[in-house]
Amino acid sequence: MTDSTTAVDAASGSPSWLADARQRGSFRRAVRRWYARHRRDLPWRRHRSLYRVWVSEIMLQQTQAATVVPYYQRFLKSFPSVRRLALADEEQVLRAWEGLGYYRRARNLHQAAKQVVRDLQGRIPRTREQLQALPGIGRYTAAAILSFALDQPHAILEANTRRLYRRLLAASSEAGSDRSLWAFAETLLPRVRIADWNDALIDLGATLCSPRQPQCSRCPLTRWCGAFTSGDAESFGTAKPATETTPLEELAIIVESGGKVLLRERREGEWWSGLWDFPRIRLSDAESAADFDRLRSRFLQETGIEIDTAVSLPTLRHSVTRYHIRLQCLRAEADNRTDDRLRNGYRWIDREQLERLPLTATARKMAQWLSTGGVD
DNA sequence: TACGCGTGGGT
DNA sequence: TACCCAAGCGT
Repeated sequence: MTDSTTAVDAASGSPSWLADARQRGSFRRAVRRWYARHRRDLPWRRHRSLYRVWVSEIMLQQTQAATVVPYYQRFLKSFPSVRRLALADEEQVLRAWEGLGYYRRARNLHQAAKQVVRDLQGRIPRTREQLQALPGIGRYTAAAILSFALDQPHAILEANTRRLYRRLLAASSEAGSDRSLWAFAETLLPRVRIADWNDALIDLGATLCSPRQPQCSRCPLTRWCGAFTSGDAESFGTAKPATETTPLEELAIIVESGGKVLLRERREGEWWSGLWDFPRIRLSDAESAADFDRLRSRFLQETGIEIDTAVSLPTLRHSVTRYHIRLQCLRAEADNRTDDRLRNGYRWIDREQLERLPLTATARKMAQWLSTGGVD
C-alpha cells in the first residue's frame, strides 16, 4: 500500500483507489472478513421475508436498533403477516407502536398493508419502483427490503453508511452530498451476497464508525479512509448545525369522574395524531400554573368541564422537533359528568380502557400514576 | 432543498 | 443537566 491510497481524483471527486478493480476487491474482502467475525445478531436477520424485513425497516427509520428489538418482536406476534396487519384496526396498530415515536410510520405501514392486500392480492412488490409507490417507503427502505429479503443488488444509504462513506471520502457535509454518496455506494456494491454486504456496512458504521470517538484502531478500512489519513476522523462524524430550540410551557390534567377519565384523540395535523391524550393547555408567557382561577377558566374553555380543586403531580419534560416542552401535571375531580357539555372531541373513557388505547408517551406516564395510585 | 415528525439512549 | 443522535419519508 502506498501513501497515495486515499488520494482524491480532482476531476471526479472520488478517491483514486475506487477506479482500480483490484483495490475495490481488496476493500470488499476486508469488509466481509470483518463482518464474518463481528456481525450483530438481530431478530430481523434470522428468518427473512419481505414482510418481516419491511416491518423492521419502517421501525428502524430514525430509531436505534436496540430500541426496535422488543417492538419488532411484539409487533410480529400481533400482526404475523401482511394480511393480518391489513385486517387490524388502526388503533391496535398504534397501540403496538406506542412509545416508538414517529407515528406516521405506523399509519403509513398499515395503509400500505391494506393497499397490498386490496390491490396486489397480498403480494408485496418485488421491485424498487413498486415498493416506493407505497406510503412510507422511500429510496433507502425499498433498497433495504429488496436487498435484505431477496438479495437483490441495491446499494443503500442511511445514517450509518452515510457517516462511514463521509469518512472514507473525507467529505464535509457539503461535499458529501447524498447524490455523491449514493453513487459511491453503488460503485462499491459487489455482485453477490448483497444482504450480507449491506448489513456489514451498516454494522461497521454502527459499531466502529460511530459519530463520536470512532474505533479506528479496530477498523479494517483505515487504509482506504481519508478521514483516518487526515488524522481527524471524529470531525467527519457530525455535520448538522444545531437548530435553535423553543421552550414551551404546557399543562396536563387528569380529570376523573365516577371511574372515568377525560381524554381526547389527537386530530389529523396535530402532533401525535391518532393517539389519545389527557387534556392539555398551552400556557402563554403571562400565564402561571399557580394561578388556579385562570387555569380553571382555560380548562373550561378547552373541555367544557369545570373542576374545583387540583393536586399537583410531577412535571414532565419532553421534546418535539425543535420544541422543548415543560409539562406541568395536575389531577382533579370534575364537578359533573354531563357528556353534552364536552367540547373539542373530549370524551369520558373508562379507566380500564387506558390499557387498550394508544396514548402519547407523556399520557402513558400519567396513566401509570393513575393505575399505581401514586407517583414513582 | 429544508423542515416537521417522537422518543429514548449515550455522553 | 442538556445536549447529540438514530436502518428516512413526505411535502
